[in-house]
Amino acid sequence: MTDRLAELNPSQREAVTTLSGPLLVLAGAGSGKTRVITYRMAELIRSGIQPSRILSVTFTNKAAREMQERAGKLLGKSRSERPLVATFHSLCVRILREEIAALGYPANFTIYDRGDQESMARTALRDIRVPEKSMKPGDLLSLISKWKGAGVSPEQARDAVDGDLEALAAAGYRRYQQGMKAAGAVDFDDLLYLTDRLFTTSPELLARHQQRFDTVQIDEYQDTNGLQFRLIESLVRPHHNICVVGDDDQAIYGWRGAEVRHILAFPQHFPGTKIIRLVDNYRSTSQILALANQLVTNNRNRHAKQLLAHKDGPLSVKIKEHPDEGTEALDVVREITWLTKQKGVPPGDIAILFRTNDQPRAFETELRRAQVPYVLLGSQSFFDRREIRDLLAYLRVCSRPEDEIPLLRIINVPPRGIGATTIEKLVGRAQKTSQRLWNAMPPALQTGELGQAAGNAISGFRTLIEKYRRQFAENPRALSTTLEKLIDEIGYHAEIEKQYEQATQHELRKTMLGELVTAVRQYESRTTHPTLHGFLQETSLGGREDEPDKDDKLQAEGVKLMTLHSAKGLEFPRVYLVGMEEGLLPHKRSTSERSGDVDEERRLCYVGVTRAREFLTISRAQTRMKWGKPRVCQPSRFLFEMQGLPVPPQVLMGDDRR
DNA sequence: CTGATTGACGTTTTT
DNA sequence: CGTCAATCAG
Repeated sequence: MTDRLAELNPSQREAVTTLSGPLLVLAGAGSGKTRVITYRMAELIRSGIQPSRILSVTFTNKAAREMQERAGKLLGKSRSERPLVATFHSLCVRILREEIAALGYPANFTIYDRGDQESMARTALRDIRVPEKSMKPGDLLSLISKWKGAGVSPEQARDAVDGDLEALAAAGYRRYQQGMKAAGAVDFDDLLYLTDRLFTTSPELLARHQQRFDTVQIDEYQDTNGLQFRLIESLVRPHHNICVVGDDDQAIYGWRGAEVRHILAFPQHFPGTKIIRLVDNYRSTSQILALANQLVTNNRNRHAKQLLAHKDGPLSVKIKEHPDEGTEALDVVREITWLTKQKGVPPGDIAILFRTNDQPRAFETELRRAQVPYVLLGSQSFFDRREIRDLLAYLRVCSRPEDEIPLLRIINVPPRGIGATTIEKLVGRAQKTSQRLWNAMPPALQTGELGQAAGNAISGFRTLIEKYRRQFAENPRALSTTLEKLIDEIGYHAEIEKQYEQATQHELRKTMLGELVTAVRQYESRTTHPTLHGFLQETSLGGREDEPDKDDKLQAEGVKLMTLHSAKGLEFPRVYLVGMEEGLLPHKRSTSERSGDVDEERRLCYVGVTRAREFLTISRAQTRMKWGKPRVCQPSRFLFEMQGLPVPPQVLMGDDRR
C-alpha cells in the first residue's frame, strides 16, 4: 500500500487519502485522474469500508468497465468484493427495476431510444392536433428533455408555460408521457427523472437507498445535469461523504443539459469542502500544452489554472493548410503511411479527431486506398443500421406486443400485404376502444371490416409473432437459434437482396444480421438467466458500447477515427486534429444561433489538443464540399487564439456566400 | 398494395 | 450530394 502512494505527487496523494467529507478534485487533462480515483477506492477499502458500500459513478459504460477492471487488478478480489461502478443511467435502472411499480409502470419496462422517442412524440403531436410545421417531434423532445432535466412534471409544465408554443408543448409532454406509460416504456431522461420522483415522493424509499452506500465518488463531474446532481445529493445527504472529480475546462455536454455550475459551486453545495487541484500534466509535451493553456484563457467562467508540462518535444506541433478536404485527407494519410510503413510506428498509436460524423468519409477512403488498418469508433452505430433496427423491433414485439412503436415498424416489413389503410383502421379501432393495437386485431378480424386479403395478412402476422413469442419464452437458452429461424421465416435475406442492388451491399448487410445473432449468443453465454427482455434492456442501455466487435476495435491495431466528444478521456501518442475551420470548430450552430455557446466549442478544441502525447498535427481545408458545391472556409478562430495571435475580423464575419 | 419517380431540404455532439 | 417523404401509375 505504502509504495503505491509513493508513486504519487503530493496533491494526488492528498486526494487519495482524504476519505471522508466533501472533496472536490479539480483534475486537469492528463493529471493522472483515473489513477487517483482507483487508488482512492483501494484506500477506502483499506480503511475498513465494505467494497459493496462504495459507489463509484462514471460517465460512460466503457469508463465503468475500465474502472471495474482496474479496481479488480488493484484489489485482486472477486467481482462480488469490488465496489459498485456504475453510470448514472445503469444505477437508476437498478433502482427502478425494484421500485418502478410504485409509479404504475411494469417492472419489465423498455427503454426507448431516440428513434422510438421521435415516433412517440409524433403520435403525441398528432393526438393533440398540432401540425408538423408548427412543431416538429424533435422540438417537442428537446423541450420535454429540458423540463425533465429540471424535474418538472407535465402538470407543473402546464401551469408554468410561457407563450402559445410552450403551452402546446406542455400538452404534448403530457400526452407523450401518457403514451410512454401505456407502452410500458421510459426514455433516457425518465431513468433519472422517475428515480428522482421516487426519491422525492417517498422518504422511506429514499432512506433505504441512502443506507446502501457509505461513500460516493463521481468522475467527470463537470458533465452532470440538474437531475444527476439532485439524485446524488439525495443519496449522500446523511453523510456528505462525496468525492467529485472533474475539469471545468473539459465541460462539453452543455447541449445535453450538463451545467458547469455544479462543479463551480460544489463548495457552496457542500459546506466544508476540501479542494485539491491537480495541475501537473504527465501526458503531453510542453509545446502541445502551451497551445491548450493559451486557448482556454479565452473562456470566461472557469477555475483559472495553468497546466504544468513535464516533457519537452520541440517538433511536436504542426499546423497545416490544404486546398480542400480531399487533399487534407490525402496528406494526413500519406504521412500516416510513411510513419507506419517506414518508421515502424504502430497504427494504433495514431488518432484522427474531428467535429462531425461526416468528416471521416474522406479519411476512410484514403486509408483504405493506402491499405492502412483503421477503426472508426462511435459513428454509425451497429444498432442504428436499418436491418438491425428492424430485427430488434421484431424481438421487442415478441417480448411485449403491446408496445406499438416497434409493432408499427415491422407490421409490414418485409411487405406482407398490410397497407396504410388497414393500419389506419386498426389504429382507429384501438383508439376508440382504448385498447393496445395488438389486442385490437382479433376483434377487427371478427367484424370482417378489413376485407379478405388484409384480414388474412393480419392473422398470419399474429400467428407468426405468437409462435416466436412462445419459442423465445420457452427456450431462453436458445434465443440466438430462435432468432435465426425467425430471420429465415420472414425471408429477411431475400428482402435485403431486393432492397440493395450491389452484391457487396448484400454481403455487408447479411454479415450484420450474423453479428446480431452473435450478440444474442454472447448474451446467452455470459448471463445466468437469459431472457429476451434482458437482452433488449442491455442493448438499449449499453447502446453503442455493446457493439459485438467493440472490444476488438478498441484493442485493434488500427488508426483510430473518432469525434472529439468520443475522444474525451482517451490519449494517443500522435493526434491529427482535422477540419480546424470556422463553421466546423466552432460549429456554425454555436456561432449563429441565439443559444450558441462558443466557449463550449473552445473547450472541445481544448479536449482535442490535450489528447496528444508526443505529436499533434492540426489541419484545415480552405474549401469544403457542401451539398455538391465547394465552399470557402475561414480558418478557425481557435487557431489564432491558441497561438496568442489576434483573430482577424473577417474570420468572425461568418461569410455565407456560396 | 407495391414499387418507382420526383422534389424539397438539410448543416453537431450522445448517455 | 444524399436522404426521405410525398406522389403516381400499375
